[in-house]
Amino acid sequence: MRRVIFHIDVNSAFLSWTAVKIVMEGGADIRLVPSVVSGDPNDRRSIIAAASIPAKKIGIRAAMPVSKALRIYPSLTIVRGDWEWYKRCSEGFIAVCRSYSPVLQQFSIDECFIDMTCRIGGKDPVEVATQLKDEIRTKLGFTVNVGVGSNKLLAKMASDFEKPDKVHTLWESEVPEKMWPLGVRDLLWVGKKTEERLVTYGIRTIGDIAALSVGQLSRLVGHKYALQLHENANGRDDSPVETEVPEAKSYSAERTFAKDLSDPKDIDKALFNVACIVAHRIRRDDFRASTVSMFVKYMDFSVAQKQTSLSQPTDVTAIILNEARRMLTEVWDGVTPLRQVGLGVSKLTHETFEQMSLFEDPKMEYYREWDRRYDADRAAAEDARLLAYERKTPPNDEKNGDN
DNA sequence: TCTGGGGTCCTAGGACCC
DNA sequence: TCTGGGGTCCTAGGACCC
Repeated sequence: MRRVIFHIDVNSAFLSWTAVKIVMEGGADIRLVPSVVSGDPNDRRSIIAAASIPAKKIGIRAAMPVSKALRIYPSLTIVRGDWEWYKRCSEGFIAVCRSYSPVLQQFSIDECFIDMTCRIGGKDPVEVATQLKDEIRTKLGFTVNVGVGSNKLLAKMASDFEKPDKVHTLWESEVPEKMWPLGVRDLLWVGKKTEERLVTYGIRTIGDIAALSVGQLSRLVGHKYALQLHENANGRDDSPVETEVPEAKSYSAERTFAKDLSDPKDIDKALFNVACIVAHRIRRDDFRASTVSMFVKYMDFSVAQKQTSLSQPTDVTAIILNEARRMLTEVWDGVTPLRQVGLGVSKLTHETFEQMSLFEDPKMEYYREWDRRYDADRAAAEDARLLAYERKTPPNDEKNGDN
């Protein structure tokens, strides 16, 4: 049986979802004017998370600094993102997709794959995909692209064709015609660096990659990566639609300063903040971490990082923070201005077994109590925020549909 | 008035063990 | 005296994704 995979991708997700909210509240539709969603619009270090189609037409792109976009178009509409709202929109989106097939893999907040192989019957996949796309638009108020193909790679590539509100197919038989003429950068997993490398050797299109042998490709990129690129450029991908949500392998948090900072007190404050956030997350998810890493980013964007293994896994903020502080002194001279500081944990386990130590820090009980209070405060703040949202009409409320 | 934040995976070299 | 080779773990760094 021919596999039939859909990839569903919300068009300019954060922008569309923000527009739905504003329209619901009686405001103008920001999708119709040059507009962007960003972090704090007053922070010049903010970058654009999503841009409307009119904004894209005048050269404004996601990941562009807000300040640069304002130079292109000074009367740009800038809206601050609302993560809680996006999560709700995402849930509505996933629910509709899941009603078409339970074999669903959420790829990000605004993208998913569904395996339609056993659902399509004698129907035309394009008709079914169109129905799904239209149902989302009618019920939820935003548009999606649906890519239809015989594997995940092809479905994802297809959903990236012309936007918005479109269905495209990319069957294996269509690969030479629809995929090979595209630039190498359009192939999934080919980023800026690989593009530069490939172009240096005259490899410009996906078809050029497909024509190379794995051996030739291996001389340009790493071996595993060469295998992957070779398969993908030929339209092959046998990875299944994974319905299990994988467990987290690492957690991290970072802070970029409004101005580059060199006062150790300021740096330590930021380190303290990110340590609290990361440690809270691992406790929330019932993890302990054996590796702590930290990094600093300088004004020129170069990064210095350190990581260290703990003698036993921990979820105690103070232990994580102390390791990070120690590494900071190894990695930073205490003088050079820093742009960003970050902290991460990895080598996670759910194991709660604790080795008895004769040298256990006598302050440990105090540390744990501090963490318990911190967690309780965060939980209370979270509840308050969610409560505020209960009063808002969710986008998938029936009374918003069919109009 | 340039460039956020949160992830995953891979590679390479050194330490250490058998 | 000479000096192989496999395996694993660790750290650093870099690529990619949204």
